Amino acid sequence: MKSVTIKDIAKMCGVGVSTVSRAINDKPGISAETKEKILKVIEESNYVPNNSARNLKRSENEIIAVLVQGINNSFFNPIISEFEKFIQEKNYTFILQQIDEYKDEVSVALELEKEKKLKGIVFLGGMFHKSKTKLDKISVPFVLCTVSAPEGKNFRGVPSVSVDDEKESFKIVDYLCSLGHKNIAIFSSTEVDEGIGYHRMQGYKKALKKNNIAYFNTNVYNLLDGNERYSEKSGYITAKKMLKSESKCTAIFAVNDSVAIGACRAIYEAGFNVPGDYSVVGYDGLDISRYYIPSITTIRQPVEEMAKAALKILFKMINGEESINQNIIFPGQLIIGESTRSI
Amino acid sequence: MKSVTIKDIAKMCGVGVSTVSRAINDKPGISAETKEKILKVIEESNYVPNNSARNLKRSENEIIAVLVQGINNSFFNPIISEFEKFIQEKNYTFILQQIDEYKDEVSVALELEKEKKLKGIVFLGGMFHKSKTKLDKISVPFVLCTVSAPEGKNFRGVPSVSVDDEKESFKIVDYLCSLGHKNIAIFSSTEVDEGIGYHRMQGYKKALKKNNIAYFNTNVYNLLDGNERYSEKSGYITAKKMLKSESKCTAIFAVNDSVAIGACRAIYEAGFNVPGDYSVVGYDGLDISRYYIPSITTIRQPVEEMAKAALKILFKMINGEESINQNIIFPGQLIIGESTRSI
DNA sequence: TTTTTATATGATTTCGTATTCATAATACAC
DNA sequence: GTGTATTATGAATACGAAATCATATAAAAA
Repeated sequence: MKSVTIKDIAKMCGVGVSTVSRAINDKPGISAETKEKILKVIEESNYVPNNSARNLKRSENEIIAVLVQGINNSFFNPIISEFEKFIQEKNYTFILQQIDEYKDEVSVALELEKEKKLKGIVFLGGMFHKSKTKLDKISVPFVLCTVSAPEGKNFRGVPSVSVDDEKESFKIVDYLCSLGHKNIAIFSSTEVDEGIGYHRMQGYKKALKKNNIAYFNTNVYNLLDGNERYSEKSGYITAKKMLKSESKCTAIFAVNDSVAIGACRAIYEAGFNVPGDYSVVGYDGLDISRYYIPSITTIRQPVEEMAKAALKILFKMINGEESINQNIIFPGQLIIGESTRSI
Repeated sequence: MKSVTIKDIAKMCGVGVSTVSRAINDKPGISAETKEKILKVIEESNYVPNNSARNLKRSENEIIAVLVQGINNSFFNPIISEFEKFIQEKNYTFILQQIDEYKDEVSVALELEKEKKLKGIVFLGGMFHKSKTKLDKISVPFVLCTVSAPEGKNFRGVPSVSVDDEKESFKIVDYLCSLGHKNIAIFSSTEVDEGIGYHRMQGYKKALKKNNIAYFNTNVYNLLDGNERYSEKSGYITAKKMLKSESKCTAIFAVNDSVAIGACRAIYEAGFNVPGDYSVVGYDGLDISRYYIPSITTIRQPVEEMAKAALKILFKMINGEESINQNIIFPGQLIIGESTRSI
């Protein structure tokens, strides 16, 4: 069952292979009629050019890799979906790879880049706090999505698309304060330097400060480790821990909606009520946060737009069109749900 | 910035390219010391063999494609994640492609197969009801995951991994009956022949029959079309429709958990209570169904196991190890939550 | 020692396509 | 009508690795 090659087509048409090649690739130097004839024969013989041979000759693959930390995180769903559609549309091959949290993202990227001759890379999420390898070792275009480029020197000039986590966190915690909450717990990952956790914590601190509320270490609850970190389970367990302690908190800022929902469950099981006894806010603006009862007060991230923007930057870089170093900050939107109340 | 090739390595080692090739690919006909020396040089020069060239020579790619209908569906998350891990582990390239509902899945697969020289295909979800092209045109190994192979002749002998949707649906609807419900609405997709919708509907009908309950067309509610079909929104809108009608239903069998949760929201907004006024059951056993308040009575599908089983079958076929035509049926598990009560 | 066999190795060919180069055919300018 | 530019085309080569083939060397058998 050997497949038909360009040679076969050439023979069938009574022309040379280069002529066939010209027809396939819309190259000049071929008459309209010859081209038409060839294309017709190709159509009929259902010939498809061998990708490996093409790529070998062109010394590049039309592959864009998306490296993501935790496919399971449903926040990424619409983003990945958008990536897939867009990349497919541009006739690139879309490959998806998870990166374990403890791995050096950059070296994974480097290896992949060489092995697969990538055209571009999107980092989706990720923290880079453990990446010893510097991003500038990557020689193909890449962009960070949903990760604001930290100030560290490893990230200088790295194109990225994100919302301003610190600002948005500030916004939502400030909103809690405006409702009269003075004891606000934060459920996050507290490791220094970790992208999301760090920025959201900063926003939290700033909001407290602005509202003249003292910051207490004891109000900071660290989520589970590893893949479960941002899950309902993580929020559930962390809230249980909090409820068992003699915390005086009246509100919880959860690092994302899933964690918030998990927390709500723990509160419910402890015989309390949201927002009656505890106000709970999330982050991300997942679909579920709208339909959950009570609907979750959250920060909506414009995920589809962000995904599109990231790929636009990437394609521009691939085409060498414009200056790199674009850092697009999208505005988040405070969505006031039923999970918060004034006290 | 041209990359180092096998020739360069050969030159650096003072040997021929074939010797280098032998060293790389663990082929016989090379002395241990030469091999060691070469591998060392390769290590140092961080040479990576060009994939296209390899694949061209071997006339095959180490690619496994996963074709999925609706990446957005969070039911697929853990499955895709599992696929990715497993495929990566076996040193294959993992490519993911969405298939629009209105497209012929099989022709998409065929095109991809030829273009990319795939090693195998997994169909995740999907309905095939609009695929005119027959599955047996696909010449690489493939397997259906979470789709029970329908009886139609197009599917004869097609390996698949699934739960028995009809049986499990029967189970959960029968459970509703056992609680005393006699008017049970079903929220599903009613198009004839559509995989999931069809089987779950059959189970629903059988359960009614067993419990001597008449089947009424009016209790069947069709979900939204297209990508939103299995979403919370779909359940929400459908439930609104039902509540506006003078339906006497006391229970709802939603085609999946997301739809169930959407329905709960509509019930809540109408001033009713789950399970007080309506019992609601879902399907799939998503994480959220455990944490939702009330937790959702559902059928849990063992998704990780199913994913692993599907790939095992696929790899066996790829290695030509065993007889094909395996249809593995996993048992679902009825999880009784708080969203149902006896009346 | 001579012949046979096994082993290690390099030169060469091959995979299927794109591209470069050379050439034939045609159109255009003078 | 001769010379030049233009267009259409096929032959030959390159891409990088793997496999085939031929050969040199060493080891074993005669």
